[in-house]
Amino acid sequence: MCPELDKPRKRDADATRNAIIEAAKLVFTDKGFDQAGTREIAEKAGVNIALINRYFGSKEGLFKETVIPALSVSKEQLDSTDDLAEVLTAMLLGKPEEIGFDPIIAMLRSASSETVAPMLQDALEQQIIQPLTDHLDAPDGRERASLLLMVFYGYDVLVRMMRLRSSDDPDRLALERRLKAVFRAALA
Amino acid sequence: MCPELDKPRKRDADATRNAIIEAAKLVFTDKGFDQAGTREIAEKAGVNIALINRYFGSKEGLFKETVIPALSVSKEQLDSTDDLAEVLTAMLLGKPEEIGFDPIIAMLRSASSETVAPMLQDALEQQIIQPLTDHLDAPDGRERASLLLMVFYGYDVLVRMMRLRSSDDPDRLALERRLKAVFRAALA
DNA sequence: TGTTTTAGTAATCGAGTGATTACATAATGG
DNA sequence: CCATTATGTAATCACTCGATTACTAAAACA
Repeated sequence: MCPELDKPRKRDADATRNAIIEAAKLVFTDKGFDQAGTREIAEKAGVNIALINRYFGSKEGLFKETVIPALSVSKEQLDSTDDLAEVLTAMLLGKPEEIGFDPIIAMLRSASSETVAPMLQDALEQQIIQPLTDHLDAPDGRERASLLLMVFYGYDVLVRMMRLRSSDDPDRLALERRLKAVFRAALA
Repeated sequence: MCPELDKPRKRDADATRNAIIEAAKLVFTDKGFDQAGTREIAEKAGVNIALINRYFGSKEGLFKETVIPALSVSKEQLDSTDDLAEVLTAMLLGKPEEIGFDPIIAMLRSASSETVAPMLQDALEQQIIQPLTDHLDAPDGRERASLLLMVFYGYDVLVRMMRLRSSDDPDRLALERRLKAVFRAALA
């Protein structure tokens, strides 16, 4: 009855901006900055491509308004966990195939991009490493924090390269046990 | 006296092929498959771009002839090391700013490329994980091997994101000590 | 020497990217 | 109700990428 005719988009600047932001979060998380295309983001948002540049200036600007501000390890989060290794392991192994918005994954998958690398360096240092270091409150705190992130990232990439993902994998338990031990070694 | 006039390249198919291969190894190691440009490889090899496709069919073919065959962890290498954690730590921390050809780094930095990901999966499994697993010869051998690679990769990326590189860094020793502990935890 | 084959070059193609333009029209305010 | 502004659209620009083409000329061979 109601054929899908190209009705022009309802005119609502705020809604449009938001639609773009939500779509961008997903695509940046899934593919990282370089591999994320503005056309894909626009399509997923149901929006004309030109609007990305109208509202955010550039793809880089969009990244800066979506991923960067969301990058954080809050003091409250940290203080409420008694066993950091346990939490980190659960975070990694609990991730479903299709992640929603995960700023840390988005950061790591965008790390190799020359365009956003500088801003990511700063954000990583100030919004992640520093809070983690403070929380650990130990000698070599910075090194411990760094190692946690290394394992985190390595897991993300390796899991995507290997079959390792299936949740019915019988080796899953073994991996979980070992992963926890590795995190503990980075922390202890 | 001898102005750099565009003398046509000496006609030597083998030498040309080799020049391309050597240049490709360096560029693939430095940037990974996606970020490596054929024009850059050709220029570094001192060769016309068309020759890459003449001799290797495609950029993908070039990758398959340079990086893939070099991916290996030989049984001899493994058997001659008594402390694997020590060796791995030295490998990571010993890398200079500018690496020559390092097939494992090239693999990891190319892992996110859709084009070469399938062949990298196979090579990783058969030429790296499997030998490592065999060598470890322990329960959960595969998981241990995987974790080693995770730390390896995480280090590569994080070091590039953070300032961590300078060899006169006083925190270097702390990192070395901890990194070794992490490897041990993955192995033990 | 003359012919065929091989190696190398210059120019360009076609597809993809982010970004910009000129324009259409809905919403707003007098 | 009309003029102005804000919002959305279609077309296209400028650039980069890997790849291909048509051509030149050196080398190999008869």
